[in-house]
Amino acid sequence: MPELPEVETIVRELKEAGLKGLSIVNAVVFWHRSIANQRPADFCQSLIKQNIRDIYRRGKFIVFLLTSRILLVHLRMTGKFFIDKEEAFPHSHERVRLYLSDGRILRYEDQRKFGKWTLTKTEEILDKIGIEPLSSVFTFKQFEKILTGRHRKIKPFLLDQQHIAGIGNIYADEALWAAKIHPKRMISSLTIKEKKNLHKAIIDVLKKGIENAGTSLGEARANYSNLTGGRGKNQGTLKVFQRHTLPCPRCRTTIQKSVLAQRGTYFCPYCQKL
DNA sequence: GATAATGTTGGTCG
DNA sequence: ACGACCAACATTAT
Repeated sequence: MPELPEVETIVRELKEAGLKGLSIVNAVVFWHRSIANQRPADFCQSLIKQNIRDIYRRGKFIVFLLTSRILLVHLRMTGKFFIDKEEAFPHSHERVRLYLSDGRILRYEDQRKFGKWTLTKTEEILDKIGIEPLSSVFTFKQFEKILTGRHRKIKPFLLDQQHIAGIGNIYADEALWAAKIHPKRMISSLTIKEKKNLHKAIIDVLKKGIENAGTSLGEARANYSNLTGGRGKNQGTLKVFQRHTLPCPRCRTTIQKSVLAQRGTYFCPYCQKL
């Protein structure tokens, strides 16, 4: 659910909320498997007295840079953060809670329990993921370099975090539509022009997602919402994602849905030919 | 009530 | 190297 634009939005909100510079006074874990690499008791103990020196995004990870540790939070499908001023009975989906030095409480809810918190001392995990698509190093030249020699369909490649960080199912489909490339096209078959279009489309689609504060599909609780429970506005701008049976905004051909890499995949069969 | 599908990722197996 | 499949889960739609 949260892809790069959603995670970026959350990180910005965490910063705006003034969490930087606060210390962690106490930590409580309600679901032990939300903690990836250690026992909850050790995890909590290690967090106490740590100062939040910085908060930033890397791929789909939220990174809390602490005094002597790095706290990585991956929201996976349904992870969400909330900030409360008052102690309250934990919500049924609440998995972790951090008590902060100014009296506020950072609460983490995760309906499907796929999200993971990792407390480490090194950047090892972050070093394993691919290039940041909105950074200045993601030039067309770099993009081309990443693509060369790969025998693979383009969509599964875009979803692979090892190569480019932060693209998920929604933005992959949207970028491919914008670049007029069929999701099943083999990378080796792409022309220079198509690669150029795709490079630009990836950046455009992600930037627009951030400008619109993320994509919130449907009405269900599980769907993405920000720190204050507010919804993103990007869903209104989607061209193909979950729009099967609707006309393509470019050519009016009916959008099709198929399954690729076990993910629902939406495309225009006319604009995006195989 | 059963079944399929849901935006993520990691592992296994061929 | 890559893809197909499953697993981790809870909820909603059909």
